[in-house]
Amino acid sequence: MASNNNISTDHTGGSVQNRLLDAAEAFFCEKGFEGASVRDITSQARCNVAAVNYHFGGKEKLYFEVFRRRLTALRDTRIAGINKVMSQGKGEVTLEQLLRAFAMAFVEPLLDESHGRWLMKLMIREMLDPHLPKRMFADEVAIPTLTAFGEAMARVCPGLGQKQTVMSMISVIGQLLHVVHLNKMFDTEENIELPIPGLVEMVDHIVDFSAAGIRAAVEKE
Amino acid sequence: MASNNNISTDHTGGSVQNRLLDAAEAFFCEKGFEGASVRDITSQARCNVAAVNYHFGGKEKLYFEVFRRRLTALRDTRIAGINKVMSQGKGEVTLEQLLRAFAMAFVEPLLDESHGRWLMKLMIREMLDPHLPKRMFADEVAIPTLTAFGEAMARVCPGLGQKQTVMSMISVIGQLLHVVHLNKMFDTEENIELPIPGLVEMVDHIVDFSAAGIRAAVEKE
DNA sequence: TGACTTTTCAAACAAACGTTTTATACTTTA
DNA sequence: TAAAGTATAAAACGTTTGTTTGAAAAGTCA
Repeated sequence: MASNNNISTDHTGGSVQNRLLDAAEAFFCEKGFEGASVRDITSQARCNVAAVNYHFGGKEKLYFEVFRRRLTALRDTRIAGINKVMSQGKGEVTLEQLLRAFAMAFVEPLLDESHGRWLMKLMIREMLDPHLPKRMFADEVAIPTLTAFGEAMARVCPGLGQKQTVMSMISVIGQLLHVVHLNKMFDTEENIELPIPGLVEMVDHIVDFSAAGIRAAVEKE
Repeated sequence: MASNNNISTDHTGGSVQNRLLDAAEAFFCEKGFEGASVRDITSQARCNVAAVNYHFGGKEKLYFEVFRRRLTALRDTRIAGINKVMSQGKGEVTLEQLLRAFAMAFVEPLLDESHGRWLMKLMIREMLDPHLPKRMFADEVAIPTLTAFGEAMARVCPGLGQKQTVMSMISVIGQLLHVVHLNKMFDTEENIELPIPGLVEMVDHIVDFSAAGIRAAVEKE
């Protein structure tokens, strides 16, 4: 069995466990859980096929560990981004400032060149073919992030009802997710008839677009 | 080889070709292209394993035919929805009317109980693991739909620049896609802390939210 | 050094995959 | 009715899959 000694032999790229986690992340992202073969993963990690079962107890537990590494980091980055803008000055935060801060905190971890670009694909695949405990994503990421964003919205937009707040958050997140998808889709690909705007341009647009939408919702109540 | 005689023997569910297409659509949706086995598909279609190769020339060509059946219908439904609202009365169409018509035309084919609920999953899977000719989705669906929507927007919102039009369409579609996802996600699933609004409620919100956002963009120019 | 544990590896396992082959029924045409 | 053409089916082919096995290598500590 594998011991709890994680210092172990550092041979080009960390321990075998870490090499396996990195290789698994890449292959799970590229091919999905069933599509990524243990032989591909162990080959890229430069170790034997049996290493997955020896160190993690199977393909599925390796998959779980790949996600556990990333999801908490994703949540912390986003909440920190919200808290930062909300604790600046003396609480005089405009709606646009909050929206911009949230947009950046939401989008940036998904576009991070090192691993973030994989995270989005990984999460979409997991939602299509679930292999993790239900509610892991909701409990670890979605609910904490939405709670922090919702509380900030309530402070910045007094007079906006709870239902309107939830729906506005859904609108903002929907726009941001779609922009991330478009950004990935037309990354290296050929240009389309409709010229797709750049990401920063779109974030600017979403901030103004949503601020107007939210203020209209405030006035309606 | 397979003939072009499609009348053939109707034994519980149409010809073998149609039974194969239906079964393939279900399995490709549920498990993806690689995950759906030819044996599963032919078993559900109540025919032999070799039928896929005999009638379609392989698994990949069967996959292509499954999509060809649906994508043109999707495009036609959406464009018809836009044209219908734009040709009513004497061109006096409000922004809210156009947005609501587009929202319904966009969302409804994806929520259709018979096959539409599969279509969304199928398209997401295809984008993750492409097996169709590049640009098939863009040429057959996205560009025609966006063109019709863009022209309608230009008529309803004079003074909105082309770039602002494109960005606003992206905002609207992003919101709609996200709402469809949420609707599918919390379909039969247990409730979450944050109460998710219903779909019609969200469409109402998106119409008002986006109308305000678009009007703000008009005034800025 | 020598006993002991931890790690690595090649080989083999049974199962599932897409496809091909070969043979048998059915339908149409002459 | 005989021949030709089309459709279905069972069996087998060659790969690839995740996992297990048993032995060799590396590391640890007396």
